[in-house]
Amino acid sequence: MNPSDDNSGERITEAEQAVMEVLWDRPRQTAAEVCEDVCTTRDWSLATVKTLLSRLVQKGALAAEPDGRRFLYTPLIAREAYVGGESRRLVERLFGGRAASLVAHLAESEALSAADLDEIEALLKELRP
Amino acid sequence: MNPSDDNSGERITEAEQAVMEVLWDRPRQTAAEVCEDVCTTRDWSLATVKTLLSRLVQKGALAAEPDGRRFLYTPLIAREAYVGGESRRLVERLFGGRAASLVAHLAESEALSAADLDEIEALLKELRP
DNA sequence: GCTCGATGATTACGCCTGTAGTCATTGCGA
DNA sequence: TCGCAATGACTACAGGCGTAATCATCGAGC
Repeated sequence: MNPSDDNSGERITEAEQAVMEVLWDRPRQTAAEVCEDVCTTRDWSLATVKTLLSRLVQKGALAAEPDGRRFLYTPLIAREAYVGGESRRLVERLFGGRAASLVAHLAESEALSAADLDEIEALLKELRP
Repeated sequence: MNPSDDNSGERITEAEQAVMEVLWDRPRQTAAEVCEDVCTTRDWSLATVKTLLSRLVQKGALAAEPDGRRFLYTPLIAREAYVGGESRRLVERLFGGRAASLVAHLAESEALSAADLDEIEALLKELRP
C-alpha cells in the first residue's frame, strides 16, 4: 500500500479539485492567493474559494497552518493519490476493473494519437526489461 | 464524429448508470424486469427504479415504447458513447487531455497487472501492423 | 359493470454541491 | 489606543441526486 494513499472516505468534488490544483501547484497559499489564481479562470468570488477551502479542510484534504490571523493552506493528500483514486474508480465503474479495457477503448475511439501510442509503447518497454 | 455520440448535454449519474447497464445488457425490458435485476444488487425498491427510468427517459437516454399499459425501455445512447464520454472527461480533468498520461499513471501505480500489460502490448501490435 | 392489482406519474425529502453574502474577530496602521 | 480592513466562520439558497411513498389510471377477471 502506498503512503499518501489517504483516500480516506471523503470525495473531492470538481469545484474543490480546482482549488486543490492550485495548491498542488504551489502549497502554503492564503485564501486570497488561491483566489487570485482560480477566481479568474472560473469566475468565482473570494467567498466561494473560502467556502471550498473550509470544506476541504473539513474533509481532511487540506491543512490550514495559522499565519498571523489567516491561514496558509497545504494539501494533505497527494495529487498522485487523488488521481489514482479517481482513475481506479472510473476503471471500476466502466470497465469492471479491467484497466486494459480502458486502454483498448481509448485506442479504438481514437482518443490516442500516434504519439500517444509511441509513448505507451515506450512505457511498456521500460516497465519490463 | 461518431454516430451514437449522442452525448447531448444531460449527464447520467451513477445510480442511473446501474439502470442503463441492465438495459444495455438486454434492451426492451419493463420496469419490473429491470428491478428484478438491479434491485437485488443495489437493494432498491421498484419505486426507485421507476424514478430512475423516468429521469433517463426525460434526459433522452432511454426510449419508452408502449406495450399495453406499460413501457418497454430501450437505451437511446450506446454504451460505447457513454463510456467514451466519461473516459474523455476523466482524461481531461485529471491529465489535461493527455490519455497517455493516464496509461502511464495506471502502470506506475500498479493498477495494471502483468496480464494487463500483456493485453495492452498485444493491442498496440494489433493497432499498427 | 365493477373492483383489484399492476403500473407510470407525481410528489417528497434529506443530503450534497456550487455559489455567495454576512458576521464577528483581530492584527495593523494612524 | 482606536478604528479599519482583512479574514475565517457561519448562514443561505437553489439545483441535482438518491431513495421512496403515494396517487391516479387502466386493463383483466368475476
